[in-house]
Parts: sequence; structure tokens; C-alpha cells
Amino acid sequence: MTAHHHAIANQLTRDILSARYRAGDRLPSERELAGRFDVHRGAVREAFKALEQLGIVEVRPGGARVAAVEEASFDVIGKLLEINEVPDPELVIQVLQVVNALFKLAAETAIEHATDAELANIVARAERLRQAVLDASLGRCEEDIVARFELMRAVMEVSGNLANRIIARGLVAQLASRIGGLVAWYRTSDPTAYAALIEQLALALQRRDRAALRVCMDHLAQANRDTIQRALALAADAATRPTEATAR
Amino acid sequence: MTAHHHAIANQLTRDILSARYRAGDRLPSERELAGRFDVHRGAVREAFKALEQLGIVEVRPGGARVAAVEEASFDVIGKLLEINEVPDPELVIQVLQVVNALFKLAAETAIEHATDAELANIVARAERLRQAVLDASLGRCEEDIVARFELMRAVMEVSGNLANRIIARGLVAQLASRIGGLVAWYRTSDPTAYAALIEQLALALQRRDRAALRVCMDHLAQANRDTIQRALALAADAATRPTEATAR
DNA sequence: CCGCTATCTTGGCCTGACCAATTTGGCCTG
DNA sequence: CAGGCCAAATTGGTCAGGCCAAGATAGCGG
Repeated sequence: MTAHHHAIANQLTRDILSARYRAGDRLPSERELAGRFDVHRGAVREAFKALEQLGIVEVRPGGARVAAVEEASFDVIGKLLEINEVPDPELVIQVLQVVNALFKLAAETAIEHATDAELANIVARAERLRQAVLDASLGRCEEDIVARFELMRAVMEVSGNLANRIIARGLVAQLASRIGGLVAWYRTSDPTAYAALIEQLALALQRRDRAALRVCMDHLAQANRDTIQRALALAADAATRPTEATAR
Repeated sequence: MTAHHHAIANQLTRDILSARYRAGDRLPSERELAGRFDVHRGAVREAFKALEQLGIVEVRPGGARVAAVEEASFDVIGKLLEINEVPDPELVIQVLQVVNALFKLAAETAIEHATDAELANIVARAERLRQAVLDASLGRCEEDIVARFELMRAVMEVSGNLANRIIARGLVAQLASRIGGLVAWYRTSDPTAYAALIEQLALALQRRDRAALRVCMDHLAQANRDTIQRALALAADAATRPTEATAR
């Protein structure tokens, strides 16, 4: 096994994010940690590099100090989602809200700048999603979720906002790697209503109707939020009673 | 000078982001670059680490390949803003739109969850910004800008959305380090109108009036966008005719 | 012409050493 | 006794060289 620095970085990340070290504290020196983990200093050093890139540590000659979470980098969000077995629901919801805000921005930009052909393409994807949602009520949620991401990706693309695309992509990636395992608990509460919302979205896009777009995107966000919240609650419930859950 | 890897990383970053290497291309090997830059391989290696963190390069045994910009990390945005002397106006506007979207989300969350005291605090800051804007018409724009960021930060804080805060902070930091130098070109076109908008914002926050909030935040975003766009145009103009600009 | 293998290249990692910035502790001075 | 000051120890930063395993590649055999 030669992936020492990964293990060390993970360990230290968990220690810091779970507040075992507090902001402003000095981390043990590279040499001491090297001794403690029984590895070469280079390994600890690479781990420190990772922590620094995460923005949770500021390393300077004289010592490495842990930074405030607020000053951390974008990627800590993923790490924060990882530290508990079931992700912190509140944080998931927060991330989801950000993603929805970015999605909304993309859609509003799209209806202003996209060509008719591009919009038609998106509408077609929306229609596919609508079908997937209705099918999903029979139990095939995976396609449903994939179609949702596909639609979002497509809207992001035609919006032409590179910054938006990069950020949303990163967020979704961090979120997906963490709540992907929740697919089993993922159920659309009212597929018919959800499908209707998708249809409204398609219509609003097609007509470039900004007001209508906002309304139905808000409703969609609410629906998605509820769905994932329910899935998280179910997963957390199952985690506390694993035997019963597997027995069902 | 011992910051070799920084120089190398910057050089390679510029080469990649200015499309001198294309997505999918293989970068020269660490050993070859070490020879070319006349440094030890370790330096090139550290530079590669940085590029990998930026997400613009995927380095694996067998070779390092440049990745698509879309798959890059959050931080490339700052780098993209750096490669030209005057930042690409289109990208600046895009980033600004994202920041505004996040600000809007924060404000909407704030009027739902913040306490009256917190909202009162924000309203006070808004009032300070309004004063700053009116003063700025006399030429003191710095306080104006600082007050804007202050207000935004305050709203972000009471919104309680950690993900939003982290992302917005990162974006603003990347933008600020790049367009901070444009303060000289920064003029609010119609301070009175802008001040009125701020007042509306304060009112909407105070009354927790979501609809009004949205309207005036849209207008504010538009105003900010115009202001910065004008500043960028002026700066670009000055950059092409530096002698005239300094002569004035 | 295609598929496979031996070899070669490439990045991954370890070891060890030296340097410069910072911290720290003791010392001196007031 | 308190406060400032200097030197030694500590800490991170960098360089150098070497070995290893995972991909890439050219050559061979089918």
C-alpha cells in the first residue's frame, strides 16, 4: 500500500472538519506527524498540500494552522458531506438550493439567448424526463434521476455561462458521489404532479416566458427538495436500524 | 529564486487556458519539462499537482493529459480572468450573474429564516450603502464598493446557507483580485436611482416581501452589471491607448 | 491486417539532505 | 521584576537521486 498521503489527508480532514482541531490551532509539525503515522515526511507534506488546497489549513514556515470553515474552498462541501455516514440533511438541502438557484439562472439566460433549435432540444429532453418520471412510479427511479441531470446539463450548456456550468458541475458531482447511494430511497411523492410541472417548464421555455419559468422552477425546486429530504430521512432511519431495514 | 514550480505552473496554465494545448493532448513528460525548464523533476511534479488541482490536467502513469475546460475546478475561473491584461468582459459578466443569483438566493432565504434583529442589522447596512452611493457621486467609489460587499456578506451570513457562503466568497475573491484595479473606472451611472433601489431592497427585506425583493434585486443586478461593463470598456480602451489615458 | 507480448517510458513514491523563515527560550538591560 | 533583544532550535520549502509499478509502444507472430 503506497497511498499513504491519501489516508493521512483523510484522517486530518475528518479531524479538522469534525472540530477535533479548532480554527487557529496549530497542527502537529510535518515531522511529528510523519513519526506518528510512521511514514516519510514527504507523505505528510503531500497531505498538507491537499488540506491547504481544501482551504481548511494555512501552512507557513513555522507551523500549519487550521483555518475557519467559512474561508475554506469549494471542495470542502463534498468533504463535509462525507464525514457522517448519512449526509447531514441540512447541508444537503443547502447545496440543493444553490444548485437550484444556478439552474434557475441558466434557464433564465437560456430563454434570453438560446436559439429556437436549442430550446427545442431542451424541450425534447424535458419531455423525455416527463416520461421517465411517469415510468418511475413503477419503480425505475434511476432513469428518472439520470434524465433530471441530463435536462439540467442541457440547460446549463445552452445558457452559455461557463462559470455557472463549472460551479454547478462541481456541486452536482460532490452531491452525487454522496447521495447517489440513496437512489434506493428516492421516490417522487406525486409523479403526476411532477410530470405536470415538467410540462409547464417545457412550455415556459418554448414560449420564453420568464414569469412562468420562475414559478414552475420554484415549484420544481420545492418538489425535488421534498423528495430528497424524505429519502434522507428514510436512509437515516435505516442506518439506525440496519437489521430491520435489510429484513424488509 | 526558488519558486520554480509556481512559475512552471503559471506558464503551463496559461498555455493550456489559452488553448496552446488542446483538450485531450498529452503534455510533455515531467522529465522532459524538467530538462526544458532546467529544474529538478520535483518542481515540475509540484506544478503538475497544481494543474491537477485546478482540474485542467489529468495526470496518470503513462502521461498527463489536458482536460476539457468544462470539467475544470472552480478555481480556473480566476485563472481565466488572469490570462488577459484586461479580463474578458463576457466572463466577468457571467461570474457576476452567478454571484447575483447566489445573492438573490441568500436574500430570499434570509427573509424566510432570519430574525427581526438580523434583518434590522442588514437594513442598517443597506442604509449605509445608500449613503455611500450618494457620496460616491462625488468621486469616492472605494467606500461604495466596500459597502456593497459588506451588505452582501451580511445577507449571506444570516441566510445560514454554508454552501452558498463558501461559493460566493470564493467567486467574489477571484473576481475582486482581478477587477479590483478597475476601481478607478468604476462609476455608478445614476446614483440617485441606485440609492432608490437600495432603499427598496431594505424595505422589501424589512417587510419580508419576496416579490418586491425579487424585483429590486433584478434591477440591482442589472445596474451593477451595467456599471462594471462600462468600467471594463473604459479600462480596455485605456489599455489600448495608454499614453492618452495617462495624459488626461 | 489484427492481436499479443516484451520493452520502454511515464508518473508515484521514498530517502536523505540542505536552506530560509519563524518560533522560542534564555539573556540582558532598564 | 518587566520588557525588549538576540541566538539557537524548530518548522516548512526545496532540491537531488533512486527504485517501482502502471501505461504506452513498437515489434513479432498469427
